[in-house]
Formats: sequence, structure tokens, C-alpha cells
Amino acid sequence: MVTWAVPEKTVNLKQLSKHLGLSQTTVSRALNGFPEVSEKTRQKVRLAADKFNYRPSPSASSLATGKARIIGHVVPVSEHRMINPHFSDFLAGASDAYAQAGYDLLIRAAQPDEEAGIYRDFVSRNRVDGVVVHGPRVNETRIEFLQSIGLPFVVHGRAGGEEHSYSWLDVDNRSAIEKLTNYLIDLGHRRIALINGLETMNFAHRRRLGYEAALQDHGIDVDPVLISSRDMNEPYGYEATMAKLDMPNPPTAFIYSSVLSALGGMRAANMRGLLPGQDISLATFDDRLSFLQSGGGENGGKKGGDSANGVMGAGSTPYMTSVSSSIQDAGRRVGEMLMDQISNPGTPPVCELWKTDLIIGTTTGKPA
Amino acid sequence: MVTWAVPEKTVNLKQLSKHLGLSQTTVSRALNGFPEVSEKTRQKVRLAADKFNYRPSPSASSLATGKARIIGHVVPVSEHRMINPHFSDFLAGASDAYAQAGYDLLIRAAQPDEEAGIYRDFVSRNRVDGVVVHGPRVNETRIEFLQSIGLPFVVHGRAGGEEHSYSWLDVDNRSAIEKLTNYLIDLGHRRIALINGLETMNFAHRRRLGYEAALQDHGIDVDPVLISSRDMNEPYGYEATMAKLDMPNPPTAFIYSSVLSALGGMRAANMRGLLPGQDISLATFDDRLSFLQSGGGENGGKKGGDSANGVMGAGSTPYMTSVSSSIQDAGRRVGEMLMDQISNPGTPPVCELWKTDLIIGTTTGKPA
DNA sequence: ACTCAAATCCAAAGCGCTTTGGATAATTTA
DNA sequence: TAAATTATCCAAAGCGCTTTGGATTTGAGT
Repeated sequence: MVTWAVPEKTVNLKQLSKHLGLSQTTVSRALNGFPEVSEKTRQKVRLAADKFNYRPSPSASSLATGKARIIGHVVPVSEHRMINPHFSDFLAGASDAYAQAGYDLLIRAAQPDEEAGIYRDFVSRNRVDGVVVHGPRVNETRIEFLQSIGLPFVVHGRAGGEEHSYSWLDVDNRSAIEKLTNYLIDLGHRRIALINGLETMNFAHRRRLGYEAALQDHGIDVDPVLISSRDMNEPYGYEATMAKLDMPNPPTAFIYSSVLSALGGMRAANMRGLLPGQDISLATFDDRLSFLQSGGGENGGKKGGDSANGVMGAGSTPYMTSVSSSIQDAGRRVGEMLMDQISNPGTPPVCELWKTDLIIGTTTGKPA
Repeated sequence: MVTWAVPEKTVNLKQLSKHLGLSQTTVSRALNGFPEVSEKTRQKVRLAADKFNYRPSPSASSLATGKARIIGHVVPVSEHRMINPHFSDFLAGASDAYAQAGYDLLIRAAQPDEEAGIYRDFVSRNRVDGVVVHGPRVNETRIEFLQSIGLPFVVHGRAGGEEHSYSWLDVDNRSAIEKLTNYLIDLGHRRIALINGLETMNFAHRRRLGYEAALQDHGIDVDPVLISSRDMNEPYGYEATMAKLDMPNPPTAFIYSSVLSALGGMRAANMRGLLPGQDISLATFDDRLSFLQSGGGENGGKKGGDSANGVMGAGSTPYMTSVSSSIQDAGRRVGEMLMDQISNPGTPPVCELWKTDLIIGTTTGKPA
């Protein structure tokens, strides 16, 4: 445990400089690492600063510099009024990056019609230095708007259209699902269901394209009844799976866009007495949400590429077959990209497309 | 969609007051609802303010007033480096309350040894006006510390010891699990496993007490091998359940402290070919995490007491037997309590103990 | 020793808001 | 109508920091 010591009185810059017999200018410069101050006085100042427990006031320095050292996240409050676990894992990564660099993380919940006002609010009085754009849609309007008001931003995901005019980080959703679909086709499956997210979302749209591409490559017709598109959660996965199992010519394999709906799919299979991997094949896109990870989240590598041990793996054996990419690592990286952009304005946009790992678990097999 | 209109130049107070031919004082007072300004000039000012798109600078007003209009959440970064879904649902509720009242939500991730420093940082230069204390432990040191530095706070949960010296909101964990245990005993179960959270956490400690009380009331010995205590996630639920099923005299019923581990429990049952409700009984404490809720989170009522339709209910039929209370509603209420405390300093602490609903699902039944 | 440049340091002017302590104009009261 | 309120409004002083434009000191160069 740490020193929950007696709270010292905290001093401000004026008091501190008086104690030191220096001007505020010098003290400020010493602490902020300016070259105009000699090394020995810098040391003296640093010592005194933490002896007197000096901390600069964020509002004062923000007012003076015009920089807030805060990054904003506008979380879309859908009708479902929820921050889903994907989002929170993303935040975990991002906040970690911010903490390293001395930034704070500000969250504002917004209904779709409030977003513009919030961004404008953010920029006009610089409450934040930049924002992360979450959940880009197929027709995305925020990007252009943010460019027009000049608020630095990084998109988690991408919009369609012009992709090099702004910074983004995305998973290669299309090829990920294509890979997964191909795997199932190679196993012998011909009727494969896609339990997708809302296809107004860009990521879901791209995943569908990957799915369709794989089928078409193998001369399999795309059957619309095998595809669902909704906000991803457990009950949706359950209901969609049940419904498809009840069809006259039911699918032999299911692909889920999220582990959340995959959980519902597993429940449905269970309910029907179907053993995954044997009677039915289940596969999912896996964001490596921490609450499903047995590794304890100690996924060391930066992009977390190698240490993946599979969704819901017990010990070292992966359970579900999946294509996976850590959304937490994505959050960290997006945070870094945004901070870079803030501190080096005018640099060209950075775009990163992350590959996914195909992990073979025990929930897939040849069709029954 | 809203007006993603052309970004107007934004003016500051000085410019606005010049346009109006009034002093900054009057304009400021008009906008902040002070009585010293006549109603007609107030109108005029309001009109001009949003015609010129005026928004006060948060840093400036924060500097002048000493109030940040920000509420801090220090999220403990365990070794598992995760923001779990419980936490994010809580945030969803809280941020909603803040948005109503014009507060912002600031998140700082902290390792245990950094917390003191962060709180001190928060208060010394008022970066935030108050904080929410998450995950109180059995021996909680933060409360005393926060009292000593005079930073307003509300605890989500409680510590032991003196309970009336600070504000908190807690679920009645003890009676909740007692209720659930009693229900299982009444069904005929004698060997009931408790897959608990980390018992250094206050809530988990209290839940265990409830469990033990119910057993002892019925003259059943508490068997320590039936109890697990760990950070709650899916793989833990799976592993603990598997391990207990492998015991010589295995339990016939399981109580999970979280739906996350309950999911793992269901997977284990499935893996063993045991049908919940038939061959084995599974029950859980349910925080009504939104991603497991079929109701779409439209749980209208303030405390969300009545509209509970059960964890993972499909349609209107609850699936798992549970005791439940909405953590999102808790977040909202905690936020309100904290804002009240901030705007009315000196009022006595407020403590709320929320009851839980017992919801009978299909995963419990008489012992096989 | 003398000049000039480099190294240090400082006083003071903001940043954009709130708020104190008056001033002025409008209204009432005597 | 003069005096006393009361209703409006304002100038200016902070809040705590950064930063500009100089002043002063030091050290090197000749």
C-alpha cells in the first residue's frame, strides 16, 4: 500500500516561486523543461516543487495554453442506452495510453441528434484537444464535420469513400470474415448463417462483403434468409440462431459478428441439444473482450497478435473457432495516434489496417 | 439528422458583450440566471448568445469559480487490466445523469498504488468536483483519505465499519444471496456451490455471509470446498464449475456472483451434458448488464425494479434464476447523489440500500 | 581589459470567465 | 417635489498559469 499520507497544503506557482526566490517565469519554465533555465536551478525547482506538493492547475494552464490535455469520447447512446463491453474494452486500452502521456479521458453520452452540438462545444471552447470517433456508419457524416471545425480526431474503424484524408485504425473485417467463411466451406459446409451486427455500421457491412465473397468464390449462392443484422447482444444471438434452426433447410454452420451474440448462439445450440463442433459449427469474430479471456488479459505484445489463446479458452486450449483481434490494443493504438496528431499538427493522416488471427477451436467441424 | 451546419466562428464573452452594448458583468449574470438583470435584457442576451454561438470556456469559468463541472471515476486497473462490463454499465447510467445536469465524466485508470496520488491531484487543483469510489474492499482505506482531503465522493457499495459518515449506495448483497440460497434449499438442495467474486471485495464478502446464513438456518454445514473466490469472468466460472463437478461429492446447485462467471458455468454444464434446471441447478446474481438483456435496456422505472425480465430472457421469459438489481440504475443514482452533494455541501450523508428481485427462471429445479 | 554573444532570469501582459463594490437610472414614498 | 429605495448596469480585480520582450549576468574571444 501507498502513503495515504496527511494531505499537505498545496501551493500555487506564485507561492512556490516566492519560496524559491525566483520568478514565476523561471519556475514555470524549469518545470516544463524549457532550455532557458540552467540545470542546477531546474533541480532546485523540481525539489521544491514536490516538497511543497506543487501541481499546476489544469484549468489555469489550459486557459493559458489553449490545450486541455483531455481527449473526448462521444459514446452514442442508442435506443438501447448502453455502453457495450466492446466499447469498454476499447476504453481500457485508450485510457492506458492516455495515462502514460498525462492525458485525461472525458466521456460524453450523446443521442444521435446531439452529436454535432457536442463536437462543436468541444472545439469552440477547447474542452478537449481531440476526439475518437466510434462506430462509423456506412454513410458517415461526422468525419466531414470534424474536419470542417478543425478538431483533431481518429476514427476507430473507417467510413466508406475517401479513406486517406483522415486517420483511422480498423480491423480488416472483410478478409477476416472471408477467412472464417472459407474455413467453414473447406470443412464442407454449404449453408452458413451470418449473425451480423447492424449493417448500417461500416464494420458489419464489410463483414458481410467478406462473407459473400467467400461464398461466391466457391459458387455458393448467398441466401438472404441465412443473414441477420441487428445490434449485437446475447438474446439476439439466441433468437436468431433459434429461428434459423427452425427453418426448413437449416444452416449447418453459424458465424457471429460478436462473441456476445455467439454466447446466445451457444445457448441456443445447447437448448436444442446440439453439440458445437459435432452437430453444428459455431464460429465468431472475437474482439478478445477481457471478461471472456482466461489469459488474464496479460496479453503482452503490443498488437497482441501472438499471445491470443482464443475466446473462452480454459487454460491454453481455445474453445470457439474465431478470427480475433484485440480491441483493447486497438484502443491503445488509437489513443496514441490521436495524441501524436495533437502534438504534431499538420502531419499527414495515419491509417492502419490490422489483420486478424484465425484460431481453430472445438466448436467447428465437418457438417453432420 | 441534425444540422451539421457550417461551423460558425465562436465568440467570447467580451465580444458578445460588445455586440450587445452591455458589460461583461451583465451578460455573464444574464446567462447565469442572476436576479440583478432585468428580464428583457436577459432575453436579448440569450438571443444574441445563441445567435453568435457563444459558449463559455470551461477552463476559464472553472478557473474563476473553482468548480470544474467534472466528476471523476478512478477505475482500478487490476493485474487483469480491464474495465469489466459491470463497470461500463454503471458508467452508462452515471453519464446519463451527468449529461442531464451539464457535468462531464472523467476517467482515470489507476493501479492500486497510484490512487492516492490521483485523488490528491484531483482535489489540489480541482480537476474534478467529486469522485465515485468503485469496488470498496473489506478493509477500505480510500474513504478516510477522501474525507481528510475534503473531496466530495459517493461510494458504490460500502465499506465495513462506520457506515453513516459518508454517502453510499449499495445493493443488499447479503440478503440477496441469502434469498437465493434459501430458494435452492427449499427446492431440496443440500450441496450448493458458491462461485463468488474476490472476497477481499466488500460485496463478495457480504454475499458469502448471506450464503452461510441461509445454510446455517437450515442446519447445513458450510463446506469450504464448495466455495470459490476469484475475479469474476467467464473462464473462471467454467473452470470452477468443472472442478466442483469433478469432486467426489459434487454440488447439485451453483450460485454465481456474476452473470459473467455464470456464463462459464453454463458452458461447463453443457460440456458435461447436464441440462440446467433438470440435472443441475444454476442461479446467479444479476446486475442486468445490458448486453444480456433482451428488453433492449428500455427499463423505464427509476430504480428499474419492476421491469426486470430476467437475465438472457428471450422475449418475456426469464432464463436464469437470479436475484437482480440494475447496476445501470445504480450508476445513475450514485451520480445524482454525488451532484447533490457537490451543489449542497454540508448536507448529511445519504445512504441507500437497494433490495433485489428474485426471479425464477428455468435453470433451477429439484435436485436430480 | 573590452566587446559581444550566450546564458539566465524577470516583470508584466494576457487567456476568458466570475464577482465585488459601486455608480446610475427608475420608481416609490413622504 | 425632494428623499429614499430599488432596479439595472458597469469597471476592475482577480483565478493560476504561460509567454513575450527585456534586463542582467556570465563567459569567451581578441
